[in-house]
Amino acid sequence: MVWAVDGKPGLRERKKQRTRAAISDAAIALFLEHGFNQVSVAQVAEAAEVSKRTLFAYFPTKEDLVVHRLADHETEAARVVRARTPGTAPLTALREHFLKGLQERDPITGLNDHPQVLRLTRMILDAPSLVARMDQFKTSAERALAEALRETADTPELTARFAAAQIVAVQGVLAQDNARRLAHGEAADARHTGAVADAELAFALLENGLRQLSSRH
Amino acid sequence: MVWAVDGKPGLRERKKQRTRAAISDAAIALFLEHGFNQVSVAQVAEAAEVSKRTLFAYFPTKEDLVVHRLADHETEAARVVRARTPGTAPLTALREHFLKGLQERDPITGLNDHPQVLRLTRMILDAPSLVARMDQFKTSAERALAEALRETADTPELTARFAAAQIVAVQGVLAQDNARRLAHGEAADARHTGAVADAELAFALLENGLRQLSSRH
DNA sequence: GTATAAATGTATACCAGGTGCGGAAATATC
DNA sequence: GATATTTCCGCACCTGGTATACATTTATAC
Repeated sequence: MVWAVDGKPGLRERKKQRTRAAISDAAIALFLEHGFNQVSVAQVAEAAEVSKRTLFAYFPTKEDLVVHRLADHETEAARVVRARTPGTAPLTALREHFLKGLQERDPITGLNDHPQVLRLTRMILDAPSLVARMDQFKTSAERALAEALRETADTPELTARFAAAQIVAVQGVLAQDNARRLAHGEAADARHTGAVADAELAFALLENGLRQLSSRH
Repeated sequence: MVWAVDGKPGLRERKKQRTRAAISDAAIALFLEHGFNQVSVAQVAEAAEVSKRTLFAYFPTKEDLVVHRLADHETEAARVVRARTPGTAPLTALREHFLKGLQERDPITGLNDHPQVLRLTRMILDAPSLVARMDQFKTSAERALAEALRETADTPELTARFAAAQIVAVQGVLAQDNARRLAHGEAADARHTGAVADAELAFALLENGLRQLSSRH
């Protein structure tokens, strides 16, 4: 919060950022190597050459050592909706954004098979408390998206929340399915076509509804 | 697991059930009075006249002391889909079931304003770890519902998961909104009409899709 | 009925995540 | 360079949860 007059962050601020990065890096490295539950925060603190008390000053919980890196994605859908070109439907913007994510192998789509990403995914899935945090993530994303829909597409409050809940839930399924397949050995490049088809199906269901379930049988 | 020949549970089994109930009752009572985080498991154990070790033999985590009572609802949607009368669409069965829940003031719909239920709701919402467990609940419900859809409506795997995710998410919004309104003082009877209208809207969105979001603007 | 095997319960000590506190060290400001 | 403010640390402490080793109760076989 304290900047020198020339606009550059002061020594204090720079040091804080370095300490923060050191803690986070040490944590991720240890977690990737030994697993989240197998490493204690005391070990992380020691590796980062920092006291346990200081560690908790930077990251309020052990889980935050991992999930703080994904914090940006919490509002990603909301930002996409807000930043869409006028005249574009929210769902269209979201679909195109997701497809672009697939093409760029954005880890959030589950379609990135770099060994580091795969290891990170596996590490998270192996730690129940981290999975729980990912669920909370979805809740936050839902709220942010609902607000974006209300404000930019003047959708009624409740409708916006229904839509946001559906969209976030479906995107979660898409990402999880891709990640699962890559974890089982499929290559991202080989999976890409299928992932696109699945995403198209998902967004088609969102747009057209589940009538298939209500009338076909 | 051990029954006497006459079919009645043996003394051992009865005693276990009584102990379990005693622990659970003591826990709920203390939690309702002082709040979840304000009561330690040691206090619960003492109130139930049981050792801490025994408490954890019956309930693997502190949160389970509360959520074990809601465990049935985890597979409720799936059961509704499986038990629907032949020829009925899954979504129709689910909508009717939810509307019946509203009419009967089933707490799961959020439309029960008995003081005890309100206090319990508030207590859960005030405890982050319990909210997290409720999220996990939704994940389980999702999986169960997806499987029910696959098996009884021969829906393709991924489609079933999309549908299940949407349905569970939307029902969650409905319940949460009702609960929020009752927590703010609305009476269940006064809220019922609005709750029905909202539910109809929600299921209409599920059936017909979010085209309103993709074409109107 | 009594001996015995199998559950079940207890006490104690322990580990890990997380917090409160008082003081030391570093940084910013004058 | 003196001083005020942050930041950091070491320590003790609390709580959820587990391991061990032992005592008690219940079921069952004789």
